[in-house]
Amino acid sequence: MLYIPLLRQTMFSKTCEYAIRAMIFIARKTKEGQRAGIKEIAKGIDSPEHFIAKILQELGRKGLVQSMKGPNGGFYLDKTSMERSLADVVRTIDGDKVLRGCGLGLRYCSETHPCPIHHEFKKIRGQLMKMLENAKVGTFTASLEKSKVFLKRS
Amino acid sequence: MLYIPLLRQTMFSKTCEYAIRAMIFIARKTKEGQRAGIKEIAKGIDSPEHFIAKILQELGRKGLVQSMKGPNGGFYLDKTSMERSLADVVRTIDGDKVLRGCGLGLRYCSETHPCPIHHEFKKIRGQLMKMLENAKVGTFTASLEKSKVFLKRS
DNA sequence: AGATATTAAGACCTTTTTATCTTTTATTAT
DNA sequence: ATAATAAAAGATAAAAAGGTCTTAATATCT
Repeated sequence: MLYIPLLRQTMFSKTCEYAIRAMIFIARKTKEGQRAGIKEIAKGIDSPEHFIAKILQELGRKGLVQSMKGPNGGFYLDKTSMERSLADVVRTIDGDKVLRGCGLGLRYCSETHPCPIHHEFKKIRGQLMKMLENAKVGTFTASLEKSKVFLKRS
Repeated sequence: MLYIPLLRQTMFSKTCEYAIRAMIFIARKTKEGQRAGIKEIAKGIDSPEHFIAKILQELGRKGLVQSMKGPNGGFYLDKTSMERSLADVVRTIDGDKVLRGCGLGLRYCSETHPCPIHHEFKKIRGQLMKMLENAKVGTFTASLEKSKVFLKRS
């Protein structure tokens, strides 16, 4: 008698949540002049090691993160990557449905053919998008150092 | 080489999208003095018949929708149900993570122990919640009749 | 009153997608 | 050469989405 999604619907997929956390973690390390190894990242953001590895591979292919193999290798961000926004990360992993899609999942919902909540929902999406566009991964490093802001569960 | 969720992350689960659409559809029918059968609902909102049936069972158990068996039976909304908000529907199906949870999925994120995007994200969630609280299922019937507003794909 | 047709409720099964783990291969510094 | 590290392939697990079939309730028609 299990009918209903059982309660893990979040704004972003778990994959995407890990991706954002990892990007911020790597940004911090990069600013400290270090590269971040996968094990370190996994511990630092409380994620399964092999899962975040796979996610980072994808982010690497898409050019959002840089890496080097071998001893003292690891992940880091170049100048361009440091300027990426969280919106870029979200779009890379989850696509743009959260940022652009109809709230009721209707494919042909539009200005001229709106679903019942179209106009109200559009405002929210817009604000979410704006917030994510303005949030550059490189800008979270300061707060990580000087405040209580955190990336893991405890 | 399939690494990434690709491309069905939406604000609400599909189950939840169907639930909202169905509630609005049934509200309209009720206002017209009719009950809505499952087949009719499925066609009216473009959903798999047996899937929406299951969702409606759950909504019925939780008291968000009323039903009658037998000839001329079907689903309808009593006065209380007509006043339910979309937030009620979302919480019933998807839980309250979208409305209350941390944007990065961190369980212990809070005011005093905030994640990097906590404060910004909180604003968005608040606006989403407010919008959904204000949207009563009974209030969409007018627009369904007099405008181009729709509930199915085409 | 009893049979029958209609409709929702419920149990259970299958497929697809997301999340996670295991193992092997390719790079690169020392 | 070797040790450390990411890249890659692929298997497994869990959850969401969708489907089949049976049971229970109820109106209507004998």
